[in-house]
Amino acid sequence: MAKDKKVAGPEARLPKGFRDIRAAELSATRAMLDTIRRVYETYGFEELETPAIEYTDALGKFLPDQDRPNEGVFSFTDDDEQWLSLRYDLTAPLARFVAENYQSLPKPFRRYATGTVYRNEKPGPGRFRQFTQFDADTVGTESLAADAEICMLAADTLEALGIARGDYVIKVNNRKLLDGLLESVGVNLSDHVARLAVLRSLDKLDKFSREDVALLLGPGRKDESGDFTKGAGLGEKQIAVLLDFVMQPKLSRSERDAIVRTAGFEPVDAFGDGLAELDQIGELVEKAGYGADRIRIDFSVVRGLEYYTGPVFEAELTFEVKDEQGNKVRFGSVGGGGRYDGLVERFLGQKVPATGFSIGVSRLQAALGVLKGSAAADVAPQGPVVVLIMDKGELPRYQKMAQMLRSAGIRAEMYLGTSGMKAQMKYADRRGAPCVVIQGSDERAKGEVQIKDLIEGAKAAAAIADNKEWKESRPAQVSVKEEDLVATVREIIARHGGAD
RNA sequence: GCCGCCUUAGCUCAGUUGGUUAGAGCGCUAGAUUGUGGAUCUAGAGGUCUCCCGUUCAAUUCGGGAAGGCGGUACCA
Repeated sequence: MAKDKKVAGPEARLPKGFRDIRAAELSATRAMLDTIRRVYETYGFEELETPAIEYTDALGKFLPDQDRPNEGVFSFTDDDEQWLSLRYDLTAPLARFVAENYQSLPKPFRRYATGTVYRNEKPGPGRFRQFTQFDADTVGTESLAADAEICMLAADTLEALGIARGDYVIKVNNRKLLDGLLESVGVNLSDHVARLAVLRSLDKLDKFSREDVALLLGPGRKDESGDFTKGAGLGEKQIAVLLDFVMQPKLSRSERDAIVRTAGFEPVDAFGDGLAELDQIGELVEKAGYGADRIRIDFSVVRGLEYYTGPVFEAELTFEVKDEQGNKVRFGSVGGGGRYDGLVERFLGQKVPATGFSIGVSRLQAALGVLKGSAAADVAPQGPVVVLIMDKGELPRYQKMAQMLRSAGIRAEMYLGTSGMKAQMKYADRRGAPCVVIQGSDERAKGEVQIKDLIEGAKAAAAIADNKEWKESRPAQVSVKEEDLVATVREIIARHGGAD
């Protein structure tokens, strides 16, 4: 039998890294999106929707020196043999939109957008190949006030989602500063490979110890499976300065310079510029009332490597939770962003500075689920009232009852299967129905209906062990006149707080 | 991509030092109860023991390879 099934057709299976999402989780997601939207709108951002597919060159993701798109993006060709790709974030499409509509947009242009994005990468726990982001961006100003505001928006949003102050932090750094620091200690910035190797190593400070990161910056490191990661090849003195600097964000301005100088290096201009920008953002948010418990300078934040040009932000959850096995789970980054002054310029040829922030909704939702206890996070929504079929010859009557309930704004359905009453009760139970409507020939003759409160019934049942008694007592079941059907059902739903 | 571990029922897992009919719990279906979801009891369905190749009289068990999963690491625009 099973054999026949197998050869009869394709195997029903979900592509790796993708998920089916059911009603309970979807309603939690929708609530989150509504909350985020509300916060973004109070900041004055306007909504924009762009398609899930863009021309690959608009995303800027062709492999260098090949006419094939970057691995990592899902791509295909259309009938005209043009490369198309699924968007991998919401920022590149925004840049395309702004460039295409530049004349008609108010500047600065401030928009928010939400949608699913796609990445053709190895999935991991909490990491999928399709996930939802929620972005806000300000395009067309180089004012650092825009960056400061983005950080405040991020903090406000996380708190609106129920994350307590202290359970998260918005970390801020500056790419100019990092590049300036590297240049100051003698890293050749035009050597792209070397620069990325160093930045990536520094980015791992939240994951690895100082010693391990030092190995990555220097000769390389062996991971616990025995695999070897090639290092950036820096000298001990360079490594010491980088780590000393990056790991101590609270230093004063002169102390910062001193770390670089005492090792015999001369700070370059970009280093000072980056520091000045950071200080300015720090002052802006602080004067707006956002202290270091919410927004904090952290020199180890690197973020994505391709297009950021100035300040970068990262939203991190700081609480620790244990999973079922008792292992510590850290959620880390649930959002990030930064300034990308070159993205629109790619299309327009003129400089259009921009800054923005993106929340990883799917990841944040997973984290919130653990924070609040998964039971509370995914509450199954209440199902519809189910009208049972006691007499197949009376379908129109039952359909009419369902219709009356619907007209009164109550979600209701007539049982559409063909099984007996027991199976129908089971069905109603599984759907999460608050109550069922029963009318057999006896009730019909009297112009009545039986209404059984399933939620109350389940409670009553707990006290009754004997099946016969349970059946005969018919807990939480009332008989009412047909014309009182709607009122009685409404009362039951209201009692269970399901009047939404 | 690289490294390590894993794969037996829908789920969680026993088990077979290579030998007739491979088990449990949970779940599912049905009956006890011809009009009542729970609980209890009874019965039933459900497995090419992931796949392919090899060793062997004999492989779910041993060897090799593949696929899938988990974890680490790399990448993550």
